[in-house]
Order: sequence, then C-alpha cells, then structure tokens
Amino acid sequence: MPELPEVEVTRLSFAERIRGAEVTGVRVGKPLRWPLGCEADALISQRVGTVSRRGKYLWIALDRGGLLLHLGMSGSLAFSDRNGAPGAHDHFDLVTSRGTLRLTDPRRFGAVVWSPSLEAGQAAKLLARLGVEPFDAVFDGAHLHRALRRRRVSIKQALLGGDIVVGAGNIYACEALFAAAIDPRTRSDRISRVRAAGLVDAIRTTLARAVEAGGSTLRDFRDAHGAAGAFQRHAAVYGRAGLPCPICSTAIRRIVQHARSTFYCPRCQRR
DNA sequence: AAGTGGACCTGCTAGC
DNA sequence: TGCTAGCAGGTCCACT
Repeated sequence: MPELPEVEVTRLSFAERIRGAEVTGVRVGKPLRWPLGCEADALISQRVGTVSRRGKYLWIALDRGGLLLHLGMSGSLAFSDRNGAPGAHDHFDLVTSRGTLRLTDPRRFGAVVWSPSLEAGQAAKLLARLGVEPFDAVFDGAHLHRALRRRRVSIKQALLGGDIVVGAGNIYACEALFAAAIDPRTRSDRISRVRAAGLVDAIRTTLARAVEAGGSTLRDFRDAHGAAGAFQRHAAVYGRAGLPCPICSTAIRRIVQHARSTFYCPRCQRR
C-alpha cells in the first residue's frame, strides 16, 4: 500500500504526539516479516524520541536503539489514547503514556524490528541497499543519468527497484513517468541526460503533491489519525486503463512489467 | 554487477 | 449463492 507519501503522511500525523512518551507495554500479534529482534519487555519504560523516515521505512528512536517499521503492502499505523481490543489484523501495539501506536497489516508483509541504531544491526542491513532520498540535493539529473547508464532494465523497473532513488512505488512511478512524458518500457540506459533531469523534477513534484494531498487511499490507507488521503483523485494514469488521458484524451493503456501493472498514455509518453 | 523469478500472506472483486 | 482466478500500494533472497 504505502509508498513514500503515505509513509511520510503517517509519520507527520503522530511523530510530535508520541515524542517524549514513555513505553508502558508492548503487544506482539501474529508474526510479521521479521521477528522483533529483542524481548518485547525490554522496551518498557524507555522514552520515545524522534520519528524519522528513510525511504519507506520509519525509525522510532528509543533510549536504547529504536524500532524500524515497514508497512509492507497493506500496513497502516494508528495512534490513539483509546484503542479497543486488537482486531484480527492488529499485529503490534506500542503502548505509551500518550497513547497506543498500533500496526494493522492484513497481509503481514510489514515489519517492526528493534535495532541498536540506524547504523548497526538489522536496521543497517535493511537500509544498506537503499538509493538516495528524492528530495536530497544529491539527487539531480546528472546523478540519475549516471545511475541509469549502467542499467538495461526498463525505466519503470529501475524506479521501482529503490536502489537508485527511494520512495516511488507502483503508483508514483507510473505518475512520475507520465509527468516526464517517458514511456515506461524505455531501457534505462537510453534515457538522455536532459530527460533524466526532467524525470528528477517529475518524481519530486509527484511525491510532494501526494504528501500535500494526504497520500493515496485506493483501498484502506489512513494516517495515524484515521484520515484518508485524496491523491488518487489526481492520478493521471494509475488505475485508469481505458479512460481518457487528461492531456490528449487517448485511452490510457495497462501493461504488465515484471508482474506489476503499469499504466501509461501511449501518445504522450515516448521512448 | 545486473537481471530474473519465486517467496511471503490475506482480502476483495469479477466472472461463471 | 458459491466457487475460482486474478489482482493488490513491497522487497528480500537465491540463482544465473
């Protein structure tokens, strides 16, 4: 479910409220992608520090180490001082003096992992292969062009890989390629430097607009207050197969690339 | 090093 | 109404 905008919207919705809270309890439900990596009780009585984001991961700093969270395909977080009994898909509760942070994740591709720091243990291992942040100054046309020169996979797959630039998943990769007028099947090493620069702008603009809109709510995305996002109403191509392109009215096409759906306008987007 | 395919798990919808 | 196939926002790992 969650790409960078949804993860960032989630972070913004609870980071300040949970900061400074004391952990008073931990409940672990069904197994997630990886084990917690520590005794749940070891978290009790620690103070929560800042909540930061790296790619689609959240890092919740504690007195000793912190928790690295990933929402997988179907995860969402709720932070409330009046949580009811856990439901069938509520697999992790961090109970604090300010309220309970609850992870709901039907498919359980998500994860909550304790690590001694971002630079050590499981967190370091998981973050090691991530590409640059899209809003980092080092991500520019030259940087992207240099990285793409070494790849022969399609530009769509290169963006989804997350090892060049993080944050754009299936929705926003489609939207950014539309905004940059690039055919998603184009081989990465055939993207000119000028077009790479245009793609950098498109990725940034697309992700920033989505954060402003509160993310996309295709099925069930909610921020930690329970608010839905609105970006899907702005989607030009994603999920719009057969509907008219907002620029030229040509029917949007759906194809499958590496087992993922890709949506694009066959007229506006060129190789 | 880069590319490919399979794996993880559950829920929903369209079609018969 | 009930069954099945196909699809879903991610990404790790083993293998070539």
